[in-house]
Amino acid sequence: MTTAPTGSRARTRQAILDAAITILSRNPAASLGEVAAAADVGRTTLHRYFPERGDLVAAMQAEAESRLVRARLRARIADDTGADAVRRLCQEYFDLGDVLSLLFRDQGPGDQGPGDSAEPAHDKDNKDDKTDKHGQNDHDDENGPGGSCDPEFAAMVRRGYADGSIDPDLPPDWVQSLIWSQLYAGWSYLAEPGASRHEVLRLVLRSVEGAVRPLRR
Amino acid sequence: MTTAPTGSRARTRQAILDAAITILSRNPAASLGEVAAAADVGRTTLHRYFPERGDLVAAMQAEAESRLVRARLRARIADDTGADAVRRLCQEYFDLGDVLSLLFRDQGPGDQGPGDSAEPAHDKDNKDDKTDKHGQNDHDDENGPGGSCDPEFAAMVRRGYADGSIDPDLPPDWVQSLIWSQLYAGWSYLAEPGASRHEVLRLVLRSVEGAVRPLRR
DNA sequence: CCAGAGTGGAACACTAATGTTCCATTCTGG
DNA sequence: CCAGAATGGAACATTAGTGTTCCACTCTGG
Repeated sequence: MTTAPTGSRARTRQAILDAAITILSRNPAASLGEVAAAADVGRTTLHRYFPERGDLVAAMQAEAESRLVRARLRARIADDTGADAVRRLCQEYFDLGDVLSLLFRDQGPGDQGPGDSAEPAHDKDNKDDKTDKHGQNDHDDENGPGGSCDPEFAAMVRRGYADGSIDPDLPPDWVQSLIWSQLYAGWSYLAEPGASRHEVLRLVLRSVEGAVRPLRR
Repeated sequence: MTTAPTGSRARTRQAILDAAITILSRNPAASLGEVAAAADVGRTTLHRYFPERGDLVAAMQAEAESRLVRARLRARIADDTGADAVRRLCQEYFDLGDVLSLLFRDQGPGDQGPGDSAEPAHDKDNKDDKTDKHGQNDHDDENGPGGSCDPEFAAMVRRGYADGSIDPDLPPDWVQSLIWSQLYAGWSYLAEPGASRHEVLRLVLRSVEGAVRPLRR
């Protein structure tokens, strides 16, 4: 099996995944036809790689998670002062682009309804099923915006408490919420005026730094 | 016309609107049946007040806009130092609750697709219509998270520049983005851990204040 | 060249939501 | 009490998206 143009499959799959991130992060309810069009493949081909919409969404989240983890590794959050590490983390996360809003949406304040996020959701059986919450939030270690943050992140923040670069009044998971919301703000700010990517990044870093450091130094 | 239980209509309408804000702010793709159920009215009745989904959405946004404006008036953003005014504004906005995420979603970074936001959108005519943008962004003065902010808000920020309570490096519309994203973060933070409403508000105010004030005072 | 993987288009049945109509019931003011 | 407003339920046609099947076409490696 897969004896011939074997690299082609991976390439097509990736193209679909990239398109899905671009399209579905902006509008989670977009049709598969739109995604296929954006990926420049036929809808048939999309279904060949991801039989159901849920498969595509799952693969997308896995991809996002993967990029997120890589970005975090690049940020070396175990080095330097807490605030320095936070700064590097923001820089790396900022470059995630669409993945940002994708992860951001995946757990807003809402219950997101019975479906899994905001899709038309032809789900077939979880309709009157009062016992939903079918483990939709059983991530492994939680790097995303919501939920409680993971140990390494918390360690970074506590390091900041100790070295005086982060206000001890701010709990680690609040710092995490804060970072994500600032990034999201930056990303959305980027869309409107003529602000350059660099300028916006500067504003984000500036604001996060200010929000996080102790009030009177 | 409307000679009899005339106040009843307004009450029902408001109940539907409130339910719509609660439901659709958490999940913009929720069905009208869910909204009707939440409002404790029949779907028929809902359609009687808002013939098409778009009518409901429009009315919802108008209601949100109205609450937003009232909150802003209560904040008296023309008084005291810039930072004080910002603080009051955040407090008032924080109490908007679901309206917050509603307004927040209404203009994320995305193009939101051809439909108007994230609904299944049985729209019937704006499909291949390249000349859409049927004035969906022709708000009057822009108080919401996106876009450029209005004069009064800008004046408040500039007052902050002058009195030294706001960093002149931060443009007014960035300050606005910042406020909104912090509020959103707070609201979503509220959903997860056992944090109390008051505690979260304190964190939000603390973070906004820190993010906005000049780096070294 | 040529077998087979990979693809795209068309057609199909199916589902869920929407929007509409009709009618029976309940509430309310005079 | 009673006329009319207001409502809710049921049934209906319509629409958009989904998932599937089938077939013709195009590459590519051996």
